[in-house]
Amino acid sequence: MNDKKTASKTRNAIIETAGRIFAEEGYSKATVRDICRQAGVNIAAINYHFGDKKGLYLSVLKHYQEISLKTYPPDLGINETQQPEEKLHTYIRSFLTRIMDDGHPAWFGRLMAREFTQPSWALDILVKETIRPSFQLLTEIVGAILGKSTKERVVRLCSMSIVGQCLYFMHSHPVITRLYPGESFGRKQIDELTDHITGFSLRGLLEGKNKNYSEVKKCKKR
Amino acid sequence: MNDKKTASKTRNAIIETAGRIFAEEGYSKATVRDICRQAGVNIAAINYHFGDKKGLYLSVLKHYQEISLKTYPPDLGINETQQPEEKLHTYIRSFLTRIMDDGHPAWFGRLMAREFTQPSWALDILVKETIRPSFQLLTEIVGAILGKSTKERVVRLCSMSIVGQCLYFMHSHPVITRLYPGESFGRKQIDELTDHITGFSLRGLLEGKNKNYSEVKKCKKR
Amino acid sequence: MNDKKTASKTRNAIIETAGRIFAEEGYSKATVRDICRQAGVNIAAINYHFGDKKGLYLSVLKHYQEISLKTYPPDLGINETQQPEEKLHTYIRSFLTRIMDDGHPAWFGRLMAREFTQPSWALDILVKETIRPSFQLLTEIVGAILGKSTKERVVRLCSMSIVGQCLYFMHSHPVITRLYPGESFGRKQIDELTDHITGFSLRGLLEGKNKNYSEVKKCKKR
Amino acid sequence: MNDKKTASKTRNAIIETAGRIFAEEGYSKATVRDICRQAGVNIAAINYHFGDKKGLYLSVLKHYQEISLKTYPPDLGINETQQPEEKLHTYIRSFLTRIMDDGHPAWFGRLMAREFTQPSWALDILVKETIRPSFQLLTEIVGAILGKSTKERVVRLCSMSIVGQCLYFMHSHPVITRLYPGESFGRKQIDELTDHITGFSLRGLLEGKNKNYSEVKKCKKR
DNA sequence: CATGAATGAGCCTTCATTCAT
DNA sequence: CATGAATGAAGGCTCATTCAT
Repeated sequence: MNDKKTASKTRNAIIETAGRIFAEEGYSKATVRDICRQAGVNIAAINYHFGDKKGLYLSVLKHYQEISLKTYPPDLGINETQQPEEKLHTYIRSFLTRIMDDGHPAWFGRLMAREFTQPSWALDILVKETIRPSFQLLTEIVGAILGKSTKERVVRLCSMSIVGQCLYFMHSHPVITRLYPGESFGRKQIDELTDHITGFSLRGLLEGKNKNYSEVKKCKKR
Repeated sequence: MNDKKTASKTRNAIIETAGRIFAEEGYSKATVRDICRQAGVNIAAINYHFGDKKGLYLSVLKHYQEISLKTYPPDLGINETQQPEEKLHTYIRSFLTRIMDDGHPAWFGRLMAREFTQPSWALDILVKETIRPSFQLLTEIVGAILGKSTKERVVRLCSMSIVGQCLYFMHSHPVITRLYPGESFGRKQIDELTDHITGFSLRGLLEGKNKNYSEVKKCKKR
Repeated sequence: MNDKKTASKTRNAIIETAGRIFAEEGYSKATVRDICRQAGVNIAAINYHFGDKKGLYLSVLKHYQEISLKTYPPDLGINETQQPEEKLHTYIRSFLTRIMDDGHPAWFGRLMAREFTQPSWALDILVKETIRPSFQLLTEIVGAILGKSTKERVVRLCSMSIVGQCLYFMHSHPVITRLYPGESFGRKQIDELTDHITGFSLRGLLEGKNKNYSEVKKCKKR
Repeated sequence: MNDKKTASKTRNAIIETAGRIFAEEGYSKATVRDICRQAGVNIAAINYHFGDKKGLYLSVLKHYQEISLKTYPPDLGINETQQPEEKLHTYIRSFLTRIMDDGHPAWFGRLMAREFTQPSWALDILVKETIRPSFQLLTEIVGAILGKSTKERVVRLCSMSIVGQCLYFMHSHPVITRLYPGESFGRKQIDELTDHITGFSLRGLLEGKNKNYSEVKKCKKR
């Protein structure tokens, strides 16, 4: 495996094309032949630059992970002077943008989505370098909103509830377009979603805090 | 394509094994050779019973869809005497159980998860016969909770927020086990999750109702 | 191999259908599954009635050979009172009709055409039971026209010239329709061809008789 | 489909072997596995060089067509100073040689024979590039012999009579060797056949010209 | 560095055939 | 006699990979 980040023209062309095709077709359906043909390079170049198909996939993943982290760091726009609620709003916007924006980050989102349902060795890297730091930041924000006395488990579950809402639009995109054919996800919809998820989640977090449904139920029965 | 539901031993063995392997490997990585070997039948049996690999996949999907719908109908345990909030609680429990319970329904969940990120012609069938009816029921419950005057779009977004939370545990299962190695999803955890998601969502729904974040923000700033 | 000529309904249906399909598709491209499906019988019937595909093919060939010989015997319409020239005319008409007429004999002609270019063990039977007697009759007619003193080899070559003309329309049918798209071979064209071939051949036979081209050439040069 | 005429060793070996096997077995019975084994190359080479079996067949056909046309052009040895009768003699010799000579042209003849009875898309190419030009030349010669006032249809039928005689030895080769086991077709026999067919045909053409059999019959009856 | 050519493994599919009822 | 189910062999094709230049 060649880890040199040399700005080789061939190497770049392959990475670029492979990113698109892996995102479109998935790892196993994508063929190195197709990638090379579309990239306009010889088929043996993959072996030379990346060792094999797996090596290419790894390189592509790391490349877009890097770009994604640079373009949309988890703490994008967040600063310490903000209220936790504002931080959450910023976090969600950043999260959604990273997932759904056009261009490379969107490819990266697609690649990640595939890794979720078809985890490979690559998922370990993604979890370590991208997912865990991001989730860590979220739990801190949620923790701050819920208050220090909140149990870690509650923080975790609430964080998952927030992430789940965001990811829904990444994972279930094909379903959503089938359920609601007119639906699309441009800049405007991202804004709308950001506001909706933030609002929904803040209410979910703020009121009752560590009351779960069982307790709510009891209250209601009264 | 042989649509007969004949209880052929060979046919059943194939469906059984194929379901597991498709769920484990995905459609393109799964090989009919492997399926047949593990099912202990001759490879030509697939052609005889299902026409081809696609036909087998379709049959597997329909088979488990049927079982899943029979075992966990969307309206499982819901009756008209319940309050909407109770209905939601029941709905979420049923949803989570269907997704995460051990055995066949779990395979079906895995198969669906794959269809989400790698939609094929099969997704159209799933949306029509399984997903849309289920989502329709949820929007009705959410609509009842939010009140009749609520805009359709708000109902839709809130429903998605709820579904998103539930699906997170289906889609992101490999991630969760990597983030929190000890985590598991047995009966007990499903109960916990059901209560959490219901509580979180009811608060998200009840308070402020059609107020979105922008308005919340303004309120806060005051 | 079951040689019983029992008028089994199943057996007849298979023979009938197989004849058409073998003629249309050729032996190797024709499949027993297709034959059985179109004949409306179970696939195992072929094994039962004919042993295997080869046995079926042989039975079909013999069946149509029999019909063909009964419908158009080589000496059809020829009687001893006719002049040899008239006999030739009758022979050619019979030959062309057998080859190009619609219905079963035409299928048989197609099957024979295939055997010519893709000879199998079946060709030996055809040569023995159908082709040789027919060719024998022709050589007798040609011999009578050429005179008793003609060398056997000359008779043979002339007979081949006549047969060659007739077969051309069997073998080269696909080519003729491509060269002359309007061309068709109905009853009327068979009459025309019969007259043409007979005239052409009689002139070829009668004049100069055993003079071959080399001698003609010498004559011409004088 | 790779149309490059690169003199690749592998590519040549495949063409060579495939020509023989296609001629021997026919398109559908010939297997790419067998061709590759006999050619001593890997099976994937066919995909690389010719795309698929169809592409290989086309390439084989075009290759031998090219060789055949180069070695035995339709107008081989014909020059404008010749009398039409001499042209016909030359044409027939060339035709027979092309069909029956040992080596590649003979394979090509066998391949063409198969296309005649089992026409595929390849026949269209053969008709366009090989058959039609050749037939066109023959009709011109025949037309010159018959005279300008002769109807086009008579010219056509007479040309077919000549072609039919020549092709007989291509198509019916397996039959001839069964009828007359001693028969062979070497250089000497080709000479003999050329003289016979030319003489037979010239007589068929010259005498009576546009008289058909019906008229001949009437004459005779007088 | 880059290339066209070649490889071997493996995939899906189809076939004629046979088994058990 | 007849059937649906099952079998094993083989076919065409595609893939990632490597070789020799």
